[in-house]
Amino acid sequence: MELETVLTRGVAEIIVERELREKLAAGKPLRLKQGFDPSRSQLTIGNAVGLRKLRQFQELGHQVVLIVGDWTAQIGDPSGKDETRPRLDASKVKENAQTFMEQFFRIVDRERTEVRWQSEWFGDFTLEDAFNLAGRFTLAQMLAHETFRKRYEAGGALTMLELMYPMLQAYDSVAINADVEFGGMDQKFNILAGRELMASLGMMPQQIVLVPLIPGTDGSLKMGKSLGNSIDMLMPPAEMYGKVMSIGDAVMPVYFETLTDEPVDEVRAALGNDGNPRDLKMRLARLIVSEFLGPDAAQEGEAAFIRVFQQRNLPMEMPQYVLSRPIGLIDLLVGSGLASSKTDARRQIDAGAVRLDGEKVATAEIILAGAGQVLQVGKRRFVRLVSTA
RNA sequence: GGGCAGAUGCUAGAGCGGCCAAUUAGGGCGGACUGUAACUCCGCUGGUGUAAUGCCUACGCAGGUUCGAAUCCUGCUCUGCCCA
Repeated sequence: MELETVLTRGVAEIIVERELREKLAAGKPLRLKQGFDPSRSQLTIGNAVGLRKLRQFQELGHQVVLIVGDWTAQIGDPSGKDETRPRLDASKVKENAQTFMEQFFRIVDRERTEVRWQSEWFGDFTLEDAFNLAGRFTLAQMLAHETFRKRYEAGGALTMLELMYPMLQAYDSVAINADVEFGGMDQKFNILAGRELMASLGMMPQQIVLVPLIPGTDGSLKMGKSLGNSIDMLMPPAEMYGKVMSIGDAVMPVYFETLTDEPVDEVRAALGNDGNPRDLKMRLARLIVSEFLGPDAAQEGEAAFIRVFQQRNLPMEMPQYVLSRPIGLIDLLVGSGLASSKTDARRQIDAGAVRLDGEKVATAEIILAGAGQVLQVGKRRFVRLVSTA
């Protein structure tokens, strides 16, 4: 991909663009910093926007330095609504990091990535070191951060610890001597803190590449795991395909721009034509599933989608639930996970959401023995009943 | 250290002795419509169940007053504001 495209497509903001261009023009491989918080390990395709950008820079010959934020994870990123979290134990952090990297390296080139843990430098940080760090920031600087300021002005709790978050993240850049830090727009403040700290220490301040936050499946501004509107990077093909199909038409261009290499002009033109936006969305779904799960998965996902939602047939594959003896419908719904409680199961039945072999169930008073019947809640949750006998 | 205010369900936020499992909005789930889109409309949204104006649990925590408390009192914890 051309440098010009790399610097513009799917990029929200570059700070400072002129300086970054100069660094790139110098021809030396740059150290591209990307941090992650091991308190979460499931990545969404929203996270992938930044990862794809990293890969594009790698293709231009640069080196990624991945920071495992095992110290900042204990604070919780104030950019979201997160509150201070309990310390994660070391084994959990390790496990999360492993899961994270498994996904990370689906996109980013492992050969051009160096993995560093914060504990390498914070592990033997002294109080004096902490003073030296904290002394380089002012309260006014911290209150410039919108989430800090809003909480402060609204009279909410804001601990000194939370103010440490940007400082630690900033120090990471010093520790690894970063040339460029990557992140989503919500990371702007934290990453800028890195620039300020580096300058304050007489280092060349890092450049910043910010990628846009893509909207969630509900059309809201931000896709987030905790917002329940995310498409996860690791997901069964049919589910991922279906999730992409459920996004609003209006957000399609953003998805095309940030998650595919399709010419954006062409996409916009196609949207403007009379053609069915659904077909364009199917193309998007194919590309996205293919990117994360491979071309075969994309085919599989599309086939399942057509079968279940366009032809209204049963899915080819569905979870099985084994019945060892006849069981009442209510218990079955709960046992198979289709309902969260017996009360919930009754509600679903009352709402007309429960179907057995396609027939709407009108009463809870049914005993099932399970000979290949299909139980369904809503449009998309199916379970095939199987008996042991 | 002193004074004042506050802590309610996923979130925001009403309620201020019985009519409260708790108004409303958002979110979530479901239904109708559809392109599993958006918009719109409707229902549900603690658990259990001899299904009944039943029982249990819940309004920061622990006690108390009362026939009866999310609502009143006391102590504690946490948070904010003001004074030092």
